[in-house]
Amino acid sequence: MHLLQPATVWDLAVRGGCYKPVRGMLRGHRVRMKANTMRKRTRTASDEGRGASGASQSRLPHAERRAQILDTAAQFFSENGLSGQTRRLAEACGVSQRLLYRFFPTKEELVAEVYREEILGVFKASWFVELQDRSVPVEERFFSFYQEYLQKTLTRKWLRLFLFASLTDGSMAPDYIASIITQLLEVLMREAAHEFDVTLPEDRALVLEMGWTLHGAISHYAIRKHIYKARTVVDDDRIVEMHVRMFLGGFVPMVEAQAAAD
Amino acid sequence: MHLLQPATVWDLAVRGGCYKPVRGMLRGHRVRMKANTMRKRTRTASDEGRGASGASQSRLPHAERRAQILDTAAQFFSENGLSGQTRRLAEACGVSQRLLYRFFPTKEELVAEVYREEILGVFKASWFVELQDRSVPVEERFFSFYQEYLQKTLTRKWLRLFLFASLTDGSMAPDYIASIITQLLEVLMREAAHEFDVTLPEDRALVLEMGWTLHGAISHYAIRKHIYKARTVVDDDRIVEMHVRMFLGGFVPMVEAQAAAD
DNA sequence: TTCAATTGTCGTCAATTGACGACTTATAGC
DNA sequence: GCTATAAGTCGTCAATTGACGACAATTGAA
Repeated sequence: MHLLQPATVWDLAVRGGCYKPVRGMLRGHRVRMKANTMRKRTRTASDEGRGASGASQSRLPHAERRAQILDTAAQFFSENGLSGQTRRLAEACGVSQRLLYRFFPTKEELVAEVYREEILGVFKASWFVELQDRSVPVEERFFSFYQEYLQKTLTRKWLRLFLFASLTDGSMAPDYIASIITQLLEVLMREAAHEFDVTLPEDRALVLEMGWTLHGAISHYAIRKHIYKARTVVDDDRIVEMHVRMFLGGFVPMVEAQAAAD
Repeated sequence: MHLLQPATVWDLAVRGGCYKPVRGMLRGHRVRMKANTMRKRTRTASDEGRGASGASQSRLPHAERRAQILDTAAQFFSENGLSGQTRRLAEACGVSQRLLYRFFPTKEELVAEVYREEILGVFKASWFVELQDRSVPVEERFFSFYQEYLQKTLTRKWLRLFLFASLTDGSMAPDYIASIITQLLEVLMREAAHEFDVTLPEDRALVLEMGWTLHGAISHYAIRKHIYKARTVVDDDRIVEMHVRMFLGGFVPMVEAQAAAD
């Protein structure tokens, strides 16, 4: 299903090359002949036939190849889960499986690197700046922040990777993310409270949970869209507007009710 | 890490039994002797040492064993993902791996059965009855429904199974679930609209999305709690109350804003 | 041109894993 | 007790899969 890969074509062409009988049960072996021309032709043909995703441009410098592998790996693990096979990943990259181990000592390390780049690398400091720009009404600030957040961060790739990582043992510390989101929610709540001129409860955890009312709802929308393949009929921007309005509309009663109960 | 399993003990005791040389490379083989007494002792010892989860009561009737396996499997796959190994599952069940295949033709079929029982089997018709009982205020109805829903349905086991299933290819039709939730949200919205005496927009998809504002936020809370292992400090019931109040507090403005934009 | 460093591949190993044939043992009905 | 039947186990196979040693092809600097 994964298109015709260079490796496949090559395999068909030069099947069974084997330099010498190795220990263990033998197999048929043939002398490897200079197949330079043949290989070149094969390579060219397969290059043309390669799929849209990250296929190789034969002989990349170290850094570039590494970047390409990481990029393809992000896509790959996002779709196939972190237990996706290195052979299939190599196929998707258009390189041999062995080559992966030139860049990463183990598969685990590769996955960890993908996690670092793709999951942790998306948070932007500018969010905090813009969200606190009080020359703009909160509603507008929230709109534009969540529209960007939904579009740029809560992507299929990011969400699936994040969920796969979260599900398969929490060894990948989500503390960093938790910390960022916590700060985000606090800014959110503070700005809303300022706009409506209400005092937030002392209980930080409680304030956070109020913030999650909005953030969680939008995150869940993304999950529905990308994980449960719910067809989303309504426009994303409109969804965001609705959630934000809902939040701001119920903000004062919510805060007062919680403050009273505290 | 998974306690001392019967199989392990047995293995240590009667290592290497082999009835006859089979095709393929041979191995050391020994005559199997009547190890009845020994085996019996081994079995007893291992029974005592078995873990808390579904260990076997040796020689269960078909239906019971099947039920026990399914129960253990639900727990097992929920923790280890649907790609968890049959050997480990058998261990957790306290039976041999081979026995699983007496009940299910393939692992896939076993997983499918778990899905049917554990994921699809939790939805209750009574929800719809109670949610539409207009002798009770909506707020109260919503409270008690979501408190039960969060406690009984959005459990760690259910959520993780559901996410694993959703992530690893959507071949497991979530249509049934989608249909139930859709009905649920429609009831929710209808009841709220009735209480506040407002008219809902024609656009069904839009109305659904409004309902998701509440349902998604609570679902996301459960995900945070069970998947991202966020320590939840605030009491579950209070969380539900907050979300419901938030929703009802912002309900009228939301509906009117959306109706106006329509 | 030459050649050493770099990029890339082949073929294989050992461990894992779903599946199953052949066999053993407990149990219920007589 | 005796036996048929169902419950349960062993050991193995074939396919996968992470990992790697050994070799080959390309490239660019001298």
